[in-house]
Amino acid sequence: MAVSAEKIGSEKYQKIIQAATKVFAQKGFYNSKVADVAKEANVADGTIYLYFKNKDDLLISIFEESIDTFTLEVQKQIAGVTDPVEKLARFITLHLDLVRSNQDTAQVLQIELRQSTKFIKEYAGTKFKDYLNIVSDILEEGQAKGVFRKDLNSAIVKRVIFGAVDEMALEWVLMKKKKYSMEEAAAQICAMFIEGLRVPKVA
Amino acid sequence: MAVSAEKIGSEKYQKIIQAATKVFAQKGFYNSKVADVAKEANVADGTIYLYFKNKDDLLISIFEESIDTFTLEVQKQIAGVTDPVEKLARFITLHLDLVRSNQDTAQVLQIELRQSTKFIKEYAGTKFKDYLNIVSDILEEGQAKGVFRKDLNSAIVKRVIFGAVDEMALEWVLMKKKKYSMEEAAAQICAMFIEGLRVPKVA
Amino acid sequence: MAVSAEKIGSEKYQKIIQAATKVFAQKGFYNSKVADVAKEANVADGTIYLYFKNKDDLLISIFEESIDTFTLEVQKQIAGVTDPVEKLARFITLHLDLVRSNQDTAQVLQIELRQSTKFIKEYAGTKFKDYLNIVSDILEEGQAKGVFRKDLNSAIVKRVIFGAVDEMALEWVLMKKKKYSMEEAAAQICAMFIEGLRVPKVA
Amino acid sequence: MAVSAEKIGSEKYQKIIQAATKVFAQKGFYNSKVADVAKEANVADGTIYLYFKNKDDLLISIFEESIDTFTLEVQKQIAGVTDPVEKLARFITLHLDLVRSNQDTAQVLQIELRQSTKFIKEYAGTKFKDYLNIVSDILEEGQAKGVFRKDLNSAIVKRVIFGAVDEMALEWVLMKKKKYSMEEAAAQICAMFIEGLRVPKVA
DNA sequence: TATGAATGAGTATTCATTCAT
DNA sequence: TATGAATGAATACTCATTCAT
Repeated sequence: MAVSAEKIGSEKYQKIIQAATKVFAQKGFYNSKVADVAKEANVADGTIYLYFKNKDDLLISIFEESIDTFTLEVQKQIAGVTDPVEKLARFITLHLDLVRSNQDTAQVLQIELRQSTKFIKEYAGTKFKDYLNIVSDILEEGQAKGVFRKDLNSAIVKRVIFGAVDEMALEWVLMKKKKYSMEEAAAQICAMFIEGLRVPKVA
Repeated sequence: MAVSAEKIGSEKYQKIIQAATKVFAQKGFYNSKVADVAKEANVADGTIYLYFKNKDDLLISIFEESIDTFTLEVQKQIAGVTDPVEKLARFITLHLDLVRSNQDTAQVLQIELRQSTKFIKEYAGTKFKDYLNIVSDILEEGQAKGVFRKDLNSAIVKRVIFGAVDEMALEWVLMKKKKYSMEEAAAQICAMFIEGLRVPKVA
Repeated sequence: MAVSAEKIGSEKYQKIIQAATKVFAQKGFYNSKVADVAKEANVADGTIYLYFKNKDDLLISIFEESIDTFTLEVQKQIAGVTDPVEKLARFITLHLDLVRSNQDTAQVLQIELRQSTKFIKEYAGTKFKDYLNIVSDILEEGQAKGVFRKDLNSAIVKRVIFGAVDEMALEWVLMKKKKYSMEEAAAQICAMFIEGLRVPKVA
Repeated sequence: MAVSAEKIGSEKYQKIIQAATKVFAQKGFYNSKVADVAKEANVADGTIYLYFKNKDDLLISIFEESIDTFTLEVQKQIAGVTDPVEKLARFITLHLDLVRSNQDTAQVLQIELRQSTKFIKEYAGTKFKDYLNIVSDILEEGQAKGVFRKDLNSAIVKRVIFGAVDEMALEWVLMKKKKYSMEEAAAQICAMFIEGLRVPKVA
């Protein structure tokens, strides 16, 4: 019944995850049938249950697989950077970039994962927090270095930045005719948070 | 078959909307039975279908009812204000405040409504845009008055601000032990956007 | 609860019967809603239950009303006739004629009344038998007078003749483009039964 | 979704058809629950939907299965016969015989299938016509051979004969205490149509 | 491992009927 | 009498999950 760790790396496990991601993104989790996923993955319905406990587990696994990837990728990209401002900019750019490159996954994460209070309440606390904490770590480092204002609560700010970036990404993914590039969006978000909206006082 | 306009104001219509909001917030839309809503509203199952076309219509109606209320309330509160900075601050504070006073509704809007690509795609374009445009109007007014930076695209900024505020609100609603007050959160969001994260340069 | 005899003659009772006949003929008994009948009759749903015990009673009443009319009409038309051959011809012609003039009623009787074993079993025995017996009476009279063959069982023959005429009528009612007139059909049925199919032996 | 041709021959398909025939004959189509059929067939409710599109499809399938059988059987039995009179006699006898041997099926065809104008209108035109045309073919052959009267329209006569035989069969099936044998009925119907009702003129 | 036929619990919706007005 | 809003029992159909092969 329990899915052994070795299965996770197997080719079929990945094929099913990818199929599920595609199907859930297109039709929504509740409107997707396990049979749809099986068909997309070119396996029999029953095969899915050799790799996943149930339909919910499929969704949770997509979440865990991708949030891990996201976290690792971001951590790698900011590893050598010392300037907290540059780190934050890289986070913002990278998150948008990852969303762009994994639109189906992003849609599943952003929309479908929120579908049920159940998932939010159960999973908000684990791997997702690790990802969010990348942002608060940057902030606290910046505050320690005297670059960022100390009167800001990093627990609040991490949420605010994540919310801003993620909403932007969601909008961008769903928008059919792209009215602006993601690079432009990334630059503006950075500017807004780092410089603020106010017209800079001329020295 | 169509639900007449006069029914919308009726006592029973409101009773059902409120019951549905509560039930959907608690158990999620897809995990709620129409019978649950009926029971909560103290009406028979069939009665719901005298006021709503089907279960989906119930969700959509919650959305339309509340987004209208939100829009009107915010517009009223910023009507007399002239300073765009103050206007933006009021929007942020008010949105958080409305969420706090209508937590069930907020949860349904933020979580359940996003559950389905269908709803997002169909409804993102209408009343929701009106609400978002309150923000872009403030921005453009601020840019015209020379208070806000002109290099920022209001179409992007409105999304960023909304995302930030809404994510914050969602987090706050779902958080069981409140680690900070909403007033504090509101103040920090305002600060971040208006002043930026950087330590102010001492003149 | 019981529907008083005086109601039967009332204008509203007749209006409802007519509406039900029309609606049942168009959509079938099981696919018709009591509300449809009410609408067609321009009365409230509840009003129907002042005149009829329930939906079944509506169907049964249509049957009883019309079979009475049919029986009386046929009896009247053959009253003065003495020749059994002529009587039989009149019955055939008249039945087809009555169907033609009351197509909705005929459809309800022929199709809808057969819909349920329940109705058939309960009602085949009563007023319908009176109608069928018109035919067997004619036959027996003919046999007594030496006009019809005595080796035929009138219990069988009455069914055969009724079945033939009624199937014909059903076909004719349902046929959209009439390929032959009802007069022609009536003449041929008479010929068939009275003369037989064989080529008459030339004396 | 579509039921593949190979399923039609399968054991389970036949088991369900038989169960449905029995249940529909007993309680009527509209008063039968799909669950009743499943129970009678000793399968799960859902299994029915692996073999049939929906409840209507079950009724239609009973019709198609049996009308095919009837048509083939009758064609086989009259194949070698040359005398049209004998052919007609065989048709009449055989139809009654088939009804007697398949009373449940016959009841479903005769009563339940007629219940809905929908079925009649959709299906009257196809396989049923093939069956009816057996009769008109016999008639036309008889007319060509100079055995049957040429003044009779075979389109009318086929209906008349079918109606007569079928009504007879229906009556016989529903009759609890059989007042006459089917052989007797068959003989009388043949006599009536072939010789006519009139007392034969003595040469 | 893999299959996919079979299962049967679960539920939105309909509509005949009632009853307070 | 007449109304029509409210009721709630009834049921076709779906689909996640199982298990014999």
